[in-house]
Amino acid sequence: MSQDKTIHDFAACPAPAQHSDPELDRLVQEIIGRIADKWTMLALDVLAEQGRMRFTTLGKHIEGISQKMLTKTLRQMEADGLVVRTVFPVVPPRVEYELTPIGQSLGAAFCGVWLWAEQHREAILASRAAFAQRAPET
Amino acid sequence: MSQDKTIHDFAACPAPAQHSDPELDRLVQEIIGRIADKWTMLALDVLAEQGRMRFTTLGKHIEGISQKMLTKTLRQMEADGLVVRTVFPVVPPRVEYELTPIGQSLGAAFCGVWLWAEQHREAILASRAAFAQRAPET
DNA sequence: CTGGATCCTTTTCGATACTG
DNA sequence: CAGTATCGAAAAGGATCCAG
Repeated sequence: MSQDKTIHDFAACPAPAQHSDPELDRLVQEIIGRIADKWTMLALDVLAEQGRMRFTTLGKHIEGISQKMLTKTLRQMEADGLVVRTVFPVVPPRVEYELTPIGQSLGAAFCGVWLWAEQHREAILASRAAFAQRAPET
Repeated sequence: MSQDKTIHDFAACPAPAQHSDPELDRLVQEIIGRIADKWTMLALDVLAEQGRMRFTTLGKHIEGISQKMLTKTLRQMEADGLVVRTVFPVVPPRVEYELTPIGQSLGAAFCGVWLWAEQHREAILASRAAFAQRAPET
């Protein structure tokens, strides 16, 4: 692995000063609450790597997702402008999904969190084990 | 606004090639699923900005959180090694919470997503409005 | 003050059956 | 193939009471 460099190479957030508008805060949190969804991130990941893909194929690439959740997730992503939905008016319906530029930029932004999870997974597991050791008393 | 530069200045993720271990993938996703929680991120945000803080004070800084969720969230963050919990053996119990280095690095990693949400919030709102316009038929 | 335990409501999600 | 509609199980979450 050639990722010795940490992920906070880019200093940009250390400016929490302008947190003056509570309503804007709520909006940002609402947005994050939506995109931070399990299925949304997996769909984002698959589409970012595989590119345009049709409904069923996409579902096969997301382990464990139900048809209902796939539909719901894609609808939400489409509404938020993360993906574009293309319907081909052919006999057996053919619908393809593809990331928009905004969707791609989100994938890039989430990259930092993804790397963080990979880099600290061992520490997290160790922490959980240690925590379970000194808390198992009921 | 002087944030003309996009957030994917750092190219690091475009290397999804080593996605060979499905079990590691599941673990990473499970970790992200936990930290991507609404309350976890808000607590992370408050602790990152305000530093060490005690239970009740922390709760007042997180709008709308219940005591139950605050306790649960902090327990989980503690188990994952994101915060340290310090108990002062005094008459009225005094418990303080503080981010660990790992917790701080997570805050830095999530920064990218936060910036993304702020930068694209208008586009997202516009997209939602447009979507609501062409889908309102029941 | 901190937080565990309980009850109850809301939401989420999977399975299934059915259309164009 | 690509959904929609519906039902029931399960989980999340809030309110409240109580204890150290």
